[in-house]
Amino acid sequence: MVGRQLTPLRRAFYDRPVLDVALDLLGAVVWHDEVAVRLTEVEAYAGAADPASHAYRGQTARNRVMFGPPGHAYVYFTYGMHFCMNLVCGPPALASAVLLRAGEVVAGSDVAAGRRSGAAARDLARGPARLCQALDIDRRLDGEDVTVPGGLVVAAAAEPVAANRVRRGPRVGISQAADRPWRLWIDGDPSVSAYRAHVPRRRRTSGEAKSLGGH
DNA sequence: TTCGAGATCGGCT
DNA sequence: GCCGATCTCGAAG
Repeated sequence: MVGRQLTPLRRAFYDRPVLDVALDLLGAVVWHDEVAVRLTEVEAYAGAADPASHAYRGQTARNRVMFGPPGHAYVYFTYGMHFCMNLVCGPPALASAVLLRAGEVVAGSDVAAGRRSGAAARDLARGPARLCQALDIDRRLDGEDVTVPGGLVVAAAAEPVAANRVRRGPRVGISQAADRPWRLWIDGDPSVSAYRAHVPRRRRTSGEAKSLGGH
């Protein structure tokens, strides 16, 4: 049982600059409801100072957890069907957080596969929404303290990821400040999600359909 | 293998 | 109303 003996990271661990926390989360293990995921890819969001962050425009009902104490989960709903999970870090006023983008299922893979309708092992938690699905994370866990045993827990890496295996690059799927290299991943790990630059969604409108047809 | 578009709904302007 | 820190499937190369 990989996850049972894991000790949650102390809350003080998260009360540091967001990039430091993101780096230490590589290789850390997220445990929830019989499934454990070893993180292989994360993204840093510098809260109120970051145009790409949900906290950039100030506190709202949705992002209030980001403005609270570090060590708590910020879970939000997006695209009408997906959940994504962040870990709040740093002083509350900064509202910075780390998005958990992908990982490798290290315990409860049968349970995770059931939730992911039999996806391939490497795909079980590859991508932020898939990771939440594999771990059965949704809005119920928004605001959950991950630094205490029970429920949703994040534990330190069994052994630190070698510095020469950590890679940095642009963040994924955002249109603002997309050039900041605040996406961190473990080089060569098969569970790292494929990089896709932000592409504005195309939307069918009557005017567009008309111009496509004739003009 | 790569690309494009649909699904679907809550938050914010 | 508009658009998103996404995923999946089908079509084309």
